[in-house]
This record gives sequence, C-alpha cells and structure tokens, in this order.
Amino acid sequence: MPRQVDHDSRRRTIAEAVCALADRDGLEGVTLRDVAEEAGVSMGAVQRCFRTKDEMLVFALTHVSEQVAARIRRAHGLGRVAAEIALLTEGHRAQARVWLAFAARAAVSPPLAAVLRAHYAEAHALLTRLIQATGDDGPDAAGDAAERARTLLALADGLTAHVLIGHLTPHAAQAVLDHHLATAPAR
Amino acid sequence: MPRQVDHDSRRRTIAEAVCALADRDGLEGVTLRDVAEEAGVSMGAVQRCFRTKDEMLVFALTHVSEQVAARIRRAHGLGRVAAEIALLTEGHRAQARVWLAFAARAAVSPPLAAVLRAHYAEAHALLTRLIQATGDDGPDAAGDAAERARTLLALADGLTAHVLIGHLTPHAAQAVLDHHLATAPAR
DNA sequence: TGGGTTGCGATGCGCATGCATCGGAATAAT
DNA sequence: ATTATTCCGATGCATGCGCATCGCAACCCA
Repeated sequence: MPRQVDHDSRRRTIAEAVCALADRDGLEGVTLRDVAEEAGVSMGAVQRCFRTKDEMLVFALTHVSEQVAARIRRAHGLGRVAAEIALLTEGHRAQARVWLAFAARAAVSPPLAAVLRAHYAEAHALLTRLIQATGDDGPDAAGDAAERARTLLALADGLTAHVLIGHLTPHAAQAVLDHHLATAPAR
Repeated sequence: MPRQVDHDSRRRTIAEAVCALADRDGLEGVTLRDVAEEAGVSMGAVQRCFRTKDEMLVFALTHVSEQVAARIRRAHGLGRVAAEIALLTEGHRAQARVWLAFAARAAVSPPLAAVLRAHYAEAHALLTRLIQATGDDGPDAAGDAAERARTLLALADGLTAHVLIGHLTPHAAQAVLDHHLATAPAR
C-alpha cells in the first residue's frame, strides 16, 4: 500500500458511500462499518479520514450540497434552476432523499444546519439575481425579487418532500412549479 | 395495579413522550427506554401497548397528525389554515420538528409514508375547498383550486423546514406566506 | 374470601454500534 | 539494501439497543 494516499479523493468516495446508504435506508442506516463496505475500504481507513462520525456526516452533506450547487449554477433560466433545486427528476431522487434526511437531522444538529444554511443562502442569492433579471420592476424591485426567491425556494423544497413522501408524483410537482413560475407576480 | 387499564389513553401518553423526545433529539434519539421514562411508565408497559417500536412510531405520527388536523379544522379562513399547516409559531415548533423527523423517515418507511399521505390528502382537500370558496372562478375553477392548494401546501411545508433549519425566521416565513396568499392568482 | 386471570415491572440476551488500539505491510530516504 | 516512517486493516471494548422472559401484584368473579 502506498505511504502517500490522496485523502481528498478518498473522502469524496466515502461521502458518496454515505449518500448511497442514506438514500437506501435513511441516515439512521449509516454506520461506519456499512460506509466502509460500501466505499470498498476498511473501517480503519474511514476512521483515518474522519476523526468522528459527525465529522464524516458534515463532510458528506457539504459534498452533496456542492454537487447540487454545481448543477444549479450550470442550469440556464429561472425555470431550469428551480427544477434543479426541487430535485424532481428520477435521476436526482437519491440526492433528494439525502437532502431530506440531512434536513431532518439539521433541525437538531447545529453543524449540519450551518452547512444547509450556507447552501440556502447561495441558492437564494442566485434565484434573486435571476428573478431581478426577468425585469419585473416595481417600487421595490430588489426586495420583491428577494421575497419571490424565498417563496420559490420554499415551494421547491416542499415539492421535493411531497414527492418523496408520495403525496405528489414528480410530474404533478413539476406542473405546480411551472404554474407558479408562469403566474407568480412581482407584487 | 389495575387489571384493567385504559390502553388508549396510555398510548396517547406514550405518543406524546415520543414527540417530546423527537423534538429534543430527533427521531434517532427515540429509544424504548427513554420513551418509557419520559412517559413515566416502565418499559414493559410500552411493550404491552405496542408490539414493536415501529408500531409505536406509526401510532405517534398518527397522533400528532390528528392533533394538527384538529387545529387546522378549527381555524377559520384560508390564511389561518395555511399558517396552522406551516406550524410557524413558537408554540408549534415542537410539532414542526416532529413532522420533519417523521417526513424524513417516511421517505424510507412505507407505513409512515402512508400516514403522512392520508394527512396531506385531507389538508389538500380542505385547502381546495377554502380556495374554491373565495370565488375566483375561471374556465376550470375546480382544477385551479386543486392546483393552488397543492402549491400552498408545498409552500407551507417548505417554509416549515426552512424555519427549522434556520434559513428563515418565523416572521419572514409568515411574511412569505401572507404575500403569497395576497397575490397568488387563480390562473 | 379465595382462586383465576390479567397486566406489568424488572431482568436477561443477543447483537450492533462508535471508537480505541496495535501489529504489520508498503514506501521513501540514505 | 536497509532503515525509518507512514498508513491501514483487523480486532477489542464498553455501551446501548430492541425484544423476550418471568415472577409478582392487583382486580373480577364466585
């Protein structure tokens, strides 16, 4: 075995193993042993990369947040961006489940909440920019755009949850999102 | 000890202990021992009331769902109902955390998902009725009302999550909700 | 009043968990 | 080539878990 190992790439590998397990069984099904097996490394390696389990979870959440953020930045147009945030397509279902699992734990875990807040702050900023660019000017264009961004962000997350729970089909959720975007006024 | 015990009331007591713990430490902090202690009964009593832990969790979720549903039915006006669903006030924070915890687990637990779906179906029906009553008639008034209800429900849940995570203050979330209700068109 | 029955509280069991430890293998330096 | 250093895989440990078991206490009924 090499004396020098690329720790960063290994951390990413482990983070994706965490996500795979969280997708399958929820965050409570994530154990160090299972993570190690899923990642194809030994438990010792996992422990070397992360001092504690919480540290591993925080890294994993940061990792998936960055993945989502990257996709969001790559998307063009308010509608596309909103759809990416809502994680409605089948291919993003896993990330959606991971997001929901982490969101629930964040409600009782300040470190995880901090990561999510940063993620939301960035998403909100991007949405605000896009909404302002659509040019619905008013007496308080900036404030209105920020408000509309908050609405859109919350709507997208709510739709994600409703799809995961099975209350809405992905198609119905997409329709709600489209309809909202088509009709939401600036004020 | 009495040979006959009111099992239903004891089940409710236990369900509220589950909620208290889930509020404090999340659903993963809910153990049979802690639930028994919180409820002021012995572990054996908990096991007598519920054959298994999952059965207890399903009952607890049903219990809190009914509490929320009762408050929703008691509220008057679309705005009040939506606010109740969003669980934004400080007094309902505990129920909000419990809801988020259960929602996350429901994504990987069909029995819990079934309970939540029933809850959402009822809430959606109520919101649809209220929206239709506001009298925004159109070419497809019924369909529009249902669509608007889906939007409002998802928005309310998203706002709940964002408050719990700390991305929004309860006040800001309420403002988003009010603004949405004040400006959302029928089509 | 005394069984019979029912409910329950305490205890035990097997197992899984997170974390700590340690011996050895694989390189880099000399 | 040898040594020294770095890394890691396996194992051990204490704890906490859900669930099963069992003996005792309390009530209904005769």
